[in-house]
Amino acid sequence: MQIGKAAQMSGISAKMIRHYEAIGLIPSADRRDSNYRDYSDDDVHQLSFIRRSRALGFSMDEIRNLLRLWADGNRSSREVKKLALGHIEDLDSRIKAMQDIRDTLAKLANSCDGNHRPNCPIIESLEGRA
Amino acid sequence: MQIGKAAQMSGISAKMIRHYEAIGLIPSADRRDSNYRDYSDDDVHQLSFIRRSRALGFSMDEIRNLLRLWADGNRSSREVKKLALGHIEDLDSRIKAMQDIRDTLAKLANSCDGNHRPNCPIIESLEGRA
DNA sequence: TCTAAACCTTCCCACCATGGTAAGGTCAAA
DNA sequence: TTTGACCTTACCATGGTGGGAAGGTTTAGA
Repeated sequence: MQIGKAAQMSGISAKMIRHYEAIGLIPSADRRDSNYRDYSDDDVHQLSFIRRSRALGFSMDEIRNLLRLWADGNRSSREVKKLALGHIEDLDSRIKAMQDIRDTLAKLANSCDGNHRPNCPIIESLEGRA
Repeated sequence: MQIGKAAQMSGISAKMIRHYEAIGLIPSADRRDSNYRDYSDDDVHQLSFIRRSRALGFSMDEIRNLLRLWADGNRSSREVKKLALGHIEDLDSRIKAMQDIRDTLAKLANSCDGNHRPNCPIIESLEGRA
């Protein structure tokens, strides 16, 4: 099938499919005489795997590893789990960082009257006066 | 003072100070005869304001507004608070999205034995088989 | 007074994942 | 044969930041 169909079936845009090929995340697609890329159901399956991995927030490097593990019949689930746990740790620290920011800001907003007067603890805090 | 000193005092790199000037976030700095940029304590104060705003996750556009409100003696704290609350909403939805991903992944990891065998619900889920 | 170091200037390139657009080739159906 | 839907490559943009090159300025010390 052509790239448009593969894009539609996998949920990855044609643009990104070409990009993934360019950066070596997936192998170069077969070509027809017309020079059009040609995809199999297996290719689409792989693209869908990538889409789901992205949806779970895995980085390109992590996805590279996941693809390798997926293809490796001798993989240990230990290795997969380790990768996932590492990603969870990463998520946790990012969530915590955002949560901290959120809470700081919420406290400031809470102490701001929000009326017609200019006095505002939010501005004061950004100013360094608070 | 020169840009290096202003960078050191404000915590914004010289690189970024020039960038902020280029995109119009801050006004063009004064220039000496040597064409070197010249900064005042007030300029540094403004840069610090930007640094603190960035630390709270505000976008460039939001910071543009914050700077305007900061400079506006006739601002209403209502407007500042509205901006902050909007940002908090944004943070909340991003936190929730990450949290959802995190929980999904944690469930998968939890059901993965993590041993020497290849069977792994994480891979299966990414594959679309689960 | 000369020189070297430390500063500054502008300009271009890179990241990452993604989208847009333009100029042109291919193919199938009407 | 024309039309329109598809494909190709190549370039540009995003946002926030850093790196580096090539060259000008200033300052401190020998």
